[in-house]
Amino acid sequence: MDERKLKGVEAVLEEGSFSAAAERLHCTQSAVTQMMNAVESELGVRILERTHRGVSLTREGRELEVYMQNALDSLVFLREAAERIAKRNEETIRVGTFSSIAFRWMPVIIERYQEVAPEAAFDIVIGTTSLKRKLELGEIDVALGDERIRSVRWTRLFEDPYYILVPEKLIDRIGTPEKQRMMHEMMEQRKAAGVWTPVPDLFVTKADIAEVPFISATMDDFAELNVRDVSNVITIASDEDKVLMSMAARGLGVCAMPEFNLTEMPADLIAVPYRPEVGRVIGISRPRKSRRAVEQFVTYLEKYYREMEMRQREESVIQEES
Amino acid sequence: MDERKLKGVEAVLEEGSFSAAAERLHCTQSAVTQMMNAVESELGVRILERTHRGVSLTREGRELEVYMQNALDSLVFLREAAERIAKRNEETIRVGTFSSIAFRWMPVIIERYQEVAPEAAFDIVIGTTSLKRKLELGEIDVALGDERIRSVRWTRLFEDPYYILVPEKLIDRIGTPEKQRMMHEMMEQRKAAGVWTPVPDLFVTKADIAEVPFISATMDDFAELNVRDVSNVITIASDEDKVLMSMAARGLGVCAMPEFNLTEMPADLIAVPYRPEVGRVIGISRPRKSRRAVEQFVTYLEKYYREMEMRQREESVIQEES
DNA sequence: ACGTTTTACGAAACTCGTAAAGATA
DNA sequence: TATCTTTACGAGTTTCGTAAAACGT
Repeated sequence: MDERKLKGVEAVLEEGSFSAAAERLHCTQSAVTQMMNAVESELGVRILERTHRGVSLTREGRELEVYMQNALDSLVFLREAAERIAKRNEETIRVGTFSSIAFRWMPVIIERYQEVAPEAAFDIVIGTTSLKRKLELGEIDVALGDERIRSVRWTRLFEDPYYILVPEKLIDRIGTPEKQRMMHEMMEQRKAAGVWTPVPDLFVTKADIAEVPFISATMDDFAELNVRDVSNVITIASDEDKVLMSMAARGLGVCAMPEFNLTEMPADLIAVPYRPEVGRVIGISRPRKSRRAVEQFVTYLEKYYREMEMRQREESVIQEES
Repeated sequence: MDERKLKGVEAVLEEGSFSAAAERLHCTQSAVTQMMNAVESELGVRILERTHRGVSLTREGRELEVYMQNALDSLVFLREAAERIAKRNEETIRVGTFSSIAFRWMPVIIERYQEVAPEAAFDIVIGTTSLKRKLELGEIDVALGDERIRSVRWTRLFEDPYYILVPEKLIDRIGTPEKQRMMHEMMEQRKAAGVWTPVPDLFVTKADIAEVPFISATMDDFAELNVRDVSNVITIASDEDKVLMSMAARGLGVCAMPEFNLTEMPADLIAVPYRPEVGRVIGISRPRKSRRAVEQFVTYLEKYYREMEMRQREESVIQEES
């Protein structure tokens, strides 16, 4: 006995005839006859009294009516609950990303995206190198991070330039006296205003920081590519950049950090751009084929960052002109 | 979603594996796999987490578990209720019979039969000539009455001899003075003792009652066959023999009544055997094929009345010998 | 290698539409 | 006759068993 048959009985009783029920059920009247015969055969009881002027319940049918109604209701409840869950799953985007992105970026992204797609829900999975495998196993819908997690389909979002984080104690051991002056000035400003404003023409190079210890996290691709040959490297077994920052703030050394991660930089550190400019590329990896909700989310992010980059370019043009 | 599938899910969860569930469900493990796939496909949600060491519910499965349990329960309730009703119907014997038999005989029969088959239930349908049609339409299982309702299969039970019911007022206009004396004597006894005991050698013939009015019901086969040519017939449009008896008791005439119907005869009437002996044959009509319960009932009645007739025959032999 | 699940495939059963037949006012 | 239900039949679908393959320890 399934929902279809019970709905059939319900339709027959409410319409009062097989032909009217057939119309309601969008099938032939013959199918209704056969369905009702099947129901009675399955129950082993004749429940319908067929007359020329309509169909009514037999005594046995009346006795079973409440049981049939209950069964129909519970089957509908089950189906509707499953539909809700399926819809929810359909609209839940499982995002795999680094912990820093998860904490600093995802809340903003989700808040913004809710305005566009209010029904969207997110599952955030934290990971580093495991994300690529999870993506391929279908455990997450998209991976959000740098090129290390690049997989089948890659959508570039923006480039995140690296900065060197310098504690006050080490300023005088970095770069030229002119640079040291500008860094001290920047540090004064930071301590006074709490904010951190970039200074034009201030940057550091590999040579500038060669004399101070470099604090590097394991799996840090900036260190891999840019300072692997410096002598004085302190390697910290942590992916958590706050750990690196507090190490640097204590004056143990300098560290590199993408601009993106600077929002919670301690007040006793300044961030100086690194030259030649190098940045990690932030983008989205996803399988060749994704659900509608996932595609929509990726498209939104792509558009959002394209527009942001254009705004920044316009601003820099204006700055250069002034 | 039907009971089979929900039972399958239940078995899988309780056994913790597809193969163990297959064993419990008496089917192949392949069938279980396919059934579970069908369930998940129908729900649109993956509810089972299959691992090498067993099967468990996914988060979605846990959310749906209570709905599935409810649906399964309500389907089981429906099926069991239907089974109870089917069994009850299977053991309900629909007996069609005359009102007099229904009131006088059926209660005794049912009471006796319950001792043999306690599960037996009866539906009594009152009718006269309509019983034959009802039997042929399957509305009743057996018809119990005289030969007028004889149909496909007829089982004779016993012969019910006719008596002539005589009120005190008319005794002196019936038969010979000797018979009149015996009738007066019988009437005294009846008035005194309340009971009515037969008197040997007392009977009446057609000629004996020719001088008094004969009260006949419509459809009365005794009247049809035996006194249709007497001049003074009062026809009463009633099948209810109590009506006839009270008419006779008031002295309007005599009437004929099968012995079987005499149990509630008014105290101011006596019943005198009619000669030549004539009686209606009481038996059972039923279709060529009946349910087990019906056959059992008919067999019981047949046996019961065969034994009763044998007892009566033995008694009459003893009486003759004494 | 072993135990478990999945897949391919074919036979049997089920479902339903078409069309004809039955039944009833 | 007109309307409603039942029945016969055939095409499409579902179900399930056999057997082989895939998968994880």
